[in-house]
Amino acid sequence: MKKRVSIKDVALHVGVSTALVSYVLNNKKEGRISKEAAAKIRQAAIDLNYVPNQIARSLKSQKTNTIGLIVADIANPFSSQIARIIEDEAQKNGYSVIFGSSDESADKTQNLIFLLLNRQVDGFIVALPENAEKQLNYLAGIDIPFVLFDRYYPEVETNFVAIDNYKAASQAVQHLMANGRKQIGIVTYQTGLHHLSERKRGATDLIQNTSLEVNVRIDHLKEDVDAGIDRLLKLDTPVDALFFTTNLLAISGLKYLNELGVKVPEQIAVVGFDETDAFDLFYSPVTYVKQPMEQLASQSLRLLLDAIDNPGAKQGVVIDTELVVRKSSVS
Amino acid sequence: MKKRVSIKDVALHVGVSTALVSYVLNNKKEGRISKEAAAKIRQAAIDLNYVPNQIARSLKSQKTNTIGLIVADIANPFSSQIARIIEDEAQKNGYSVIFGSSDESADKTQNLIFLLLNRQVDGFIVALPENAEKQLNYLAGIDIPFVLFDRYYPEVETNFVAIDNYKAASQAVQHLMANGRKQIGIVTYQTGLHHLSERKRGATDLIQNTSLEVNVRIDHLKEDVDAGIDRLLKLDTPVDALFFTTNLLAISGLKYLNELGVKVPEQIAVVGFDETDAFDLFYSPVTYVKQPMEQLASQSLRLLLDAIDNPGAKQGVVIDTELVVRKSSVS
DNA sequence: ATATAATGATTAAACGATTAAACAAAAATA
DNA sequence: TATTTTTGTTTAATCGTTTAATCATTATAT
Repeated sequence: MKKRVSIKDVALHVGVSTALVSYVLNNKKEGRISKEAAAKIRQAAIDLNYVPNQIARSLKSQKTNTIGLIVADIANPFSSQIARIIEDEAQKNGYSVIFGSSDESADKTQNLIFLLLNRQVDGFIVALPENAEKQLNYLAGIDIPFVLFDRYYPEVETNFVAIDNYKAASQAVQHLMANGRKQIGIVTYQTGLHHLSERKRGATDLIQNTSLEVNVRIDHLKEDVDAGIDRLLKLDTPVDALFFTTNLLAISGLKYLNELGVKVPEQIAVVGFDETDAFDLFYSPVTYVKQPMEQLASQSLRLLLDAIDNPGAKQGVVIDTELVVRKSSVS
Repeated sequence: MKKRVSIKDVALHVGVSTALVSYVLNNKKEGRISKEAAAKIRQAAIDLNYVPNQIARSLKSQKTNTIGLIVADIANPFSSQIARIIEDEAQKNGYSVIFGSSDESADKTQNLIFLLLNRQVDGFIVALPENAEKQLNYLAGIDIPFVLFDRYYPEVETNFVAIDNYKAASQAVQHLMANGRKQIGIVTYQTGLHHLSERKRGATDLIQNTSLEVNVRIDHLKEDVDAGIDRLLKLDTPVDALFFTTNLLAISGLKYLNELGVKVPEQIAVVGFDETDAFDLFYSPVTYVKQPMEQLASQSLRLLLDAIDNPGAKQGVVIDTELVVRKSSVS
């Protein structure tokens, strides 16, 4: 690879000091630089194909204009949609994004934090996995700006952006009840993650019957969903509705209902969480809780940029969701 | 934010030179450093919470251990799945990934190239949009390692990784023919993108009837798909099968077939491209061309790392796809 | 006892940019 | 004309690391 062109090469080419080149290319010292010199320097920069070295600039300025984004899995549409919006917003503000997937593991999260730290990111947007209090404390301890995204720890004072999971689940169940469903099953993950606990609580506070809960182990997704649905269908009074607290659970559950030949919504009404093409293609388009992705992502970035400029104050944002009602839940 | 701890702080704390600290922490000069000094330095690094500054290191070493990934849209599952695999492989090799979405625009691609270049990435993996010859030449001209991914320009000698699009489409159509379909419609984008042209060519070489083609404008997706399907259904001999050359086209098309109440596969057999949950949830699980994501991504990274180590040689890799046959195409 | 080798550490330059401070030359003011 | 101001530019330090070159010591060989 050819040696990259530095400010020194430009200076040498024109016959001036590197300082002058820097001043010109950064439009500093306006009016104190001769038009001829400025013109020659700009031309030389173009001719030589000069590209400023952000690395050197960062070293000097102690700012990389880079943010670290830690999501559960960038391959998951929820994460990647968020990533896309953050990318755009970041770019508008002169920032780049380095991302990492934690796979819901606290250890991987810690590794990513180290990795991003030694790349000197100016701040983090993090969706923390379960049992990551240590990582949270670490971040808080080194006093670097960060925003908790999607999941947060209400007992710790941090910047965070999240939806009102309790309300979202509550609305979903109320909707099912309003449509005459009496036995509403809830399919969720067996996890201590705050956001999922809230979804569960939002639903069960209305249902008050623990035998209608299915708690799926994350590493036995299909198995536990199928078994759970089997159980709910064989109750003395079988369920007439299912509320799935995540995307993946809903898709897995709907596949199984298809296999069983259960009719939606005639036999079972269904409400899912998050938007996905799959919900549209189902023969009864699926009612779902819609998260305001734009807001979630852009608010996260805004809070982070605020925190970078002003490390003191902590802000929390809770955003409402929308229940998109379609055929799968009304009969 | 607290000042970050540098090697200098560690040196000062122990009472040695920064050089010695560097040697110890990098395990250089093995055996030529006293055990006591080494131990004290390592301890101090831990006590002070020292994190090496990759920016400074990069400046010195002229290597950032960062690669730039330019995809069409990170929010698109194809891109994000690829990104995830590249992320993992990159991390194993000590690299980080900075990504950008081009939105199929050559200008945005150029901007991303500049942005990533001044962040001094060691190389690029790029899915080029249409009419991006200029960007391709630019990359080749500045002599930076890069790998074209998914789309490539056969007339230019570069590193590339792609699937055999012609063969993939050909297999899909042959499969439909083998199942007795006589009038096979093909729904594709109106574009000069090489990979899509190849898919189209693979299909039309077997079909030989231009009235069975639907060329959708990318910015009028739903509109053109719907109109195209309408037309194909009203032909004197209406189509009895549809081959969609992309994921989004297939999903849009299937939604419309649902609206029309057209039965799949009884009336129309369907083959799609790429894997998606939506295909599973359709009442007749959809037959599709499966791209080997793992291979695509990891080969791209391998080629790039090869190119970084050895900028001379150019490699091209073409990978075969697999047709996953399900209910939507067999009657 | 002296020259040589091995050990353990330091010095200083470099990477590419920024920027306060210094400087020379020209222009304005006294 | 002498002095001050303004203008245009350069000098040099700095950011945090790496690393070749160098320098003391101490150990070993002659």
